[in-house]
Amino acid sequence: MRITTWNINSVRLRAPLAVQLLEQVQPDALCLQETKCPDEHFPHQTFIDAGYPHIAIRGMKGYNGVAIISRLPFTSTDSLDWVGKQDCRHISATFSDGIELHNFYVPAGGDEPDTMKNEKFDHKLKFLEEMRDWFTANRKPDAPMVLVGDLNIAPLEHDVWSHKQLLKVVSHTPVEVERLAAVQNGLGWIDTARHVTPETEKLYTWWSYRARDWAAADKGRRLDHVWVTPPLGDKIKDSSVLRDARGWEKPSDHAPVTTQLG
DNA sequence: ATGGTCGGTTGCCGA
Repeated sequence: MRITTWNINSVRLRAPLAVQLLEQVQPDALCLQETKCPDEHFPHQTFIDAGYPHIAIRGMKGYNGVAIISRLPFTSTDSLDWVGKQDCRHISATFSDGIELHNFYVPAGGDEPDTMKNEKFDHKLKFLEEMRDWFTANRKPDAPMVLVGDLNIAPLEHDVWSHKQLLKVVSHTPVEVERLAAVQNGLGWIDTARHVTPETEKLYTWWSYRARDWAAADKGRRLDHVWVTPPLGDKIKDSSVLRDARGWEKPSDHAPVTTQLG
């Protein structure tokens, strides 16, 4: 099974790029974040025509929004609310082989890494706490699961262009990294990208729109992740970032990440 | 130290 995750930053604007991605990578399932699209306006037919007729969506006007677009049928789908908000940040689907796929868009958290001054940062930390609590309360480590998404945290030193310069920048602060580690340790999730690429090697999935030349500056962060539970650990065959996609015409600021299982 | 660019609930907010 091949799974791709991509923060598309508007599915209506970039549906043609998503089709290009499907043709190039040929995943079994594509998980999108920041679709920014109410369900009634989702471009279903574009994906059906591309050979991906199984679609689970949870979107709203203007903000957030997630989708799972699949070549394979689902046996069930679900969407959960987090931190008491109906803000379309999670969708899940189960496949006939029993694998349960969870797609998340974790809150970005604003600019100031101080919960007293910035309620968005508080929301982000609470969201991560609820993720840990939900999985530990409702699922066991021996369940075959995949967790993907824009987690908006670059946990490791070489997940950012400068560890030192980003220690106080939201996405790489110690408190967020610790909360994300708590989610990961809850069920013993395996970070598939770092299973394949050593921790000493720089690895990014996001580059700001604000850079004059994003590729030359290469001031990236690894915000997008694919995790699997222990039963799927020895099925990890590959993990790759499609950096080229960041250089496409009218790109998303995130690049797609693909993990090959089995 | 600051500002830089995107997308959509556009002349602002969130990222």
